[in-house]
Amino acid sequence: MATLGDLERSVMDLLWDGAEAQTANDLRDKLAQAHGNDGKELAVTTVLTVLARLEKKQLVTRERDTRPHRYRAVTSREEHTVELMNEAMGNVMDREAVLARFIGGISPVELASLRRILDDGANA
Amino acid sequence: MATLGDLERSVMDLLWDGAEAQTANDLRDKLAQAHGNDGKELAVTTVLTVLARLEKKQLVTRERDTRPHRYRAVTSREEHTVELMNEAMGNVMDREAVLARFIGGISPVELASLRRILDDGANA
DNA sequence: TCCAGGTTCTACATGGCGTAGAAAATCGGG
DNA sequence: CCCGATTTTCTACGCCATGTAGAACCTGGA
Repeated sequence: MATLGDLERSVMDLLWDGAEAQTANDLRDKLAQAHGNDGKELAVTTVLTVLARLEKKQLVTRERDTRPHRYRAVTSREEHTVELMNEAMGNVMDREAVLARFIGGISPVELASLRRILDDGANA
Repeated sequence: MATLGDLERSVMDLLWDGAEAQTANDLRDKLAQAHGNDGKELAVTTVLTVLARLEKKQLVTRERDTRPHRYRAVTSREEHTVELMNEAMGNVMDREAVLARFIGGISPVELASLRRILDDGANA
């Protein structure tokens, strides 16, 4: 459902990493300074368009009462990631097999985390 | 990297569920019969185009020496799913938090599987 | 040699995304 | 209350992925 383009992704990253609620101008400035962009400024309308689209995708909300509208991500980056993962698993019959392979591919450190999480869940 | 359209997805499903290697005609027939399609036949060239695109995406290979080329999926559906999941996790800092949430969302049955898988790994 | 089936080429419509100007709405100061 | 400045909305265009398929090309057998 939620496939993000490059710019959309960048905006989401800023919303996830930055302050709780940010204006389009804030975001435009940060986009200009961000990594590969060598300071190229986008038009504010561009950012606003992207934000509108993200809102339509229900990834972003805005406060409409304050004058420069303030935008924020609806879910955390982690939550969103989990949604993507579940979406990926969606139409698979053998979920167990997927889990097995998935686990087989993660690092020992994460494996340890996983065990801990599972154990905590058992005790709770 | 690998976003699939509806038809591409359907073709992959047939390759994953059906015989090891299938021809474009096989696939066209099966697509016609599949679920919602109410028997609407696609042109074979359509299927061939899709297969060519899937090949370019390295999701499909074909035997070029046999006359009706025979197509097959490069990876299993499970493997592909895992790749998608890892791709989703890719740019996340706090992978552990993602894992925690992910686990929090799966069914008790799958949780049990997960424990078993982890334990087996420990013993191996 | 010629055909039928198979493959490749080329093409077009649709829709998402990056991008932004033009126009409309609104806010703060005079 | 009016105006310029700021902000938001509308509209638009180019590009690329995808669904769709005809036209042209190729090849083995009759």
